[in-house]
Amino acid sequence: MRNAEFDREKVLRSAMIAFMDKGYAKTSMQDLKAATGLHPGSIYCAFENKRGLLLAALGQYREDRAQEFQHFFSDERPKLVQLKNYLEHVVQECISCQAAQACLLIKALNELAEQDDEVQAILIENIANWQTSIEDVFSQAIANKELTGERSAAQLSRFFVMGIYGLRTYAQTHPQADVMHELAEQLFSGLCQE
Amino acid sequence: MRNAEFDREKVLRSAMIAFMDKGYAKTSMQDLKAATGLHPGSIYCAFENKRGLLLAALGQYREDRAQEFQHFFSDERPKLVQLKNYLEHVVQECISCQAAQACLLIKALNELAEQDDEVQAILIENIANWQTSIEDVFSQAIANKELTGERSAAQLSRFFVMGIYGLRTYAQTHPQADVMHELAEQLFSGLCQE
DNA sequence: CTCTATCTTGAATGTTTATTCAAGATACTC
DNA sequence: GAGTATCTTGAATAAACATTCAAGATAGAG
Repeated sequence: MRNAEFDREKVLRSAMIAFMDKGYAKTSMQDLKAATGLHPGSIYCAFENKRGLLLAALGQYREDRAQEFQHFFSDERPKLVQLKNYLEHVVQECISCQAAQACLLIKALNELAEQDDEVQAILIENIANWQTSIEDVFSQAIANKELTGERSAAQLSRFFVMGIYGLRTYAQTHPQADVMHELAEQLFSGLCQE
Repeated sequence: MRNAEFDREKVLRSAMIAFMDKGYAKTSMQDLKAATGLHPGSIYCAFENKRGLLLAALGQYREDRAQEFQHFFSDERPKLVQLKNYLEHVVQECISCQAAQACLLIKALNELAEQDDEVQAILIENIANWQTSIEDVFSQAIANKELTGERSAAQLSRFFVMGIYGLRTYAQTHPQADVMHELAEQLFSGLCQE
């Protein structure tokens, strides 16, 4: 007979940012209270516990990223152009190190792998889905003759994903715009020109 | 009138592994006691506190890695061969996911950046030194005409380092030997053939 | 062999943390 | 407008944690 007052999406996005900022372990319930505006009791009522909040935040992250992906690959431009723009977008995200310069999936995987099998499985599945989406784009690029098909879509997508991991980590040590753009171009030309 | 009983290097290597396994925050003093064989009091006496133990372990890590680097680049073979072997070595390390499949520097950077400026500065300096060492190797490769010099040694080393970051992270999601080797080759050919 | 400086031990300490819960507040129903 | 089901609040709880310290152990000096 009474509805919850908080906006679930906003809460989850705040939690996401908090977790990306400090990592899971170091983000205390006080931090989460400050970030989300929810008191401990509400968090436990809505998400069971801290781990549940992480899981819910991961779900929101997945949705947000899926929507972002759609935005980059739903128009009619050549697939290689879309991929290049997508890579540029990742670089931009890395450079503008506003809070979450890292990908929550990778950050969480780094921290929680070997500690929480269920979370790890979810993370790996999310990442695998992402890679499959990219593989689909490469398949279309090959079908459109934008690429020779000498390398399979699966191969190309693996390399692309690996490159993004590399870029993201590199940005943590040298977040210089020119260097990052150069690396992204080098990476992209490695996909096309051979 | 009495010498310490423990072997400092062994203790630091055990601590390294413990920190790589669980991360800094989640590695409790109990874990460190179990890993190093040292009782809390001894740890505090020798290293001041948990953070001091991390710093000491980072120092040991730096030395160990420097020695490893020397091992790969001190013979008389072509520099490109040495680089390729070095990359292969990284891949092997990733595949045999014995405890420390990650680089302590990157793992710590991921966890502690924005939380401990001093540790972050040390990590970034260590990483920068490593990259400079690789840049030197590329400089020699160019001097030896093994590479065209179309791309500068600095550029090449940045790309190489980024690639290693990418490989390491990729291994956390798909630690399959064939995929990893393929990625490493793709990466290496991107350095030479253009 | 004795003495003493130093190291080792692990239980005690105080802090931080996730979690709980009972009291209070609020919106919907009849 | 009264009643009630649900949500919110934040102080209380209990566990986990880093850190301390006094007592015990040990090796070298004399």
